[in-house]
Amino acid sequence: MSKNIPEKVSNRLTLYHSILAEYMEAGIESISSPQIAQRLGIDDSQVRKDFKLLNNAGKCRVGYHVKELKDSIEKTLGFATVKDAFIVGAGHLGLALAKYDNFNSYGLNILALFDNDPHKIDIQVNNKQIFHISKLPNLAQRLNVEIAILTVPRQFAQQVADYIIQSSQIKYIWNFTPAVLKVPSHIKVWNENLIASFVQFACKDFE
Amino acid sequence: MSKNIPEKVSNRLTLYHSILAEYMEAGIESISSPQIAQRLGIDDSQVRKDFKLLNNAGKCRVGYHVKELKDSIEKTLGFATVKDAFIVGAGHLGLALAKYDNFNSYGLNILALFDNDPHKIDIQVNNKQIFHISKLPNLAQRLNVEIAILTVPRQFAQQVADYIIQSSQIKYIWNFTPAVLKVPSHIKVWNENLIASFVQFACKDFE
DNA sequence: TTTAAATCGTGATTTTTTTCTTTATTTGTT
DNA sequence: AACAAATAAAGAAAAAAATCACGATTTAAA
Repeated sequence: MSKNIPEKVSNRLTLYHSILAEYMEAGIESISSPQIAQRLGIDDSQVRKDFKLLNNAGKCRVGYHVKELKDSIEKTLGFATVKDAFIVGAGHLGLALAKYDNFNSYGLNILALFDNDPHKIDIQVNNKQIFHISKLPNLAQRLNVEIAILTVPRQFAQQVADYIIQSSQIKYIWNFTPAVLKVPSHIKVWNENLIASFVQFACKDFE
Repeated sequence: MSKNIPEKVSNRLTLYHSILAEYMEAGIESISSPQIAQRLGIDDSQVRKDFKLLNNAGKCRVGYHVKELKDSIEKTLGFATVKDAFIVGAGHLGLALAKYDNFNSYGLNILALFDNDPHKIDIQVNNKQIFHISKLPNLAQRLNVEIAILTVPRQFAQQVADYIIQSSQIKYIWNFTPAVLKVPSHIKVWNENLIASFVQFACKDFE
């Protein structure tokens, strides 16, 4: 399963995965830890330690087998387990995510979008329909969806979160709004904090 | 300055900041470390340690002064220092970011967008104009812009990065594409890896 | 005034993460 | 066949981060 992988490691694993996908496309069969390390600006023993977590052995003087490693990462991170989700908020960000086909290859399957703007209802985005938010509880139940991706404007974030929590079986909220949501303890929230991200970027690299 | 703040700490600081902004709006003047800790599901001594880094003293039995703390975080994270940026790629994600007014209060000022689609040229988004990508080098120089926010489709990411690096003075790339960019060492890249983020969410909380 | 509860501050401890060092293996070259 | 170079593996050491624990302080209530 995908347990016991620390956050930092899984973050690096996705970066390795991206590089491996590139090597695959280029038809290269082996890759060494220093190659990867250099590309990401990290220590090569770090890379090997991470691979060891995957129980993936390399070969001295040659490196690791690209395809094996890639498969191994996909298995460890659970890319094969499909998780269905709804996007709540069909603004630009919601639409961008709905069109982001990559999600599918990583196990995230977006089924539909929700909004309260009557003009947006029934529009199709990348084969996914936009419904009125009031349809969410029913649809979540019928389709057994537990993940909501919240992309509404900040000022409505708490209110919408409250609504979907109390009226449906949503258990996981991937929060793209800058609001820090107040939720009961059985609801898991993951904050995709773009501000935090930028600040880290800024703090880390500017002087 | 914003130096010496570890990534994890600055990430938490932005979350504290969000909560503090909420308290300010509600007219509440004090906040305690257990209150914040509970909201974020972390340890309260962690919160106090972070505040100590800001040289911000609290008061026993009362807590911290909301406004002071908020100002202190803003100062530490450099929200007052305006950093100009261009968005490269005027798709949904680029437009979403262009409309994300919050950036401004955190010191990120988006001046314009760039794309190669003739249909998009000269459109105004949130008072920012979309230019043809070929105009970027000249404008970057004239406006002294060093940050590019890359929101083009994955397959063009490297090519566009190469172009802006060799033809302009862009030094920092905030990379929203899933590609791991190959760049010279004087260019700093920050990967906003939504896949990684989702995987962390998924690994952390599902079982 | 005393007591109890809440909270800060901080040093100690533990855990986690990263880096360093050494050894062993493989491959290509002389 | 011997040697050199590249690389993995694994343990040791160091650094960083999180948690624990407890004394000190403040406030409110008894």
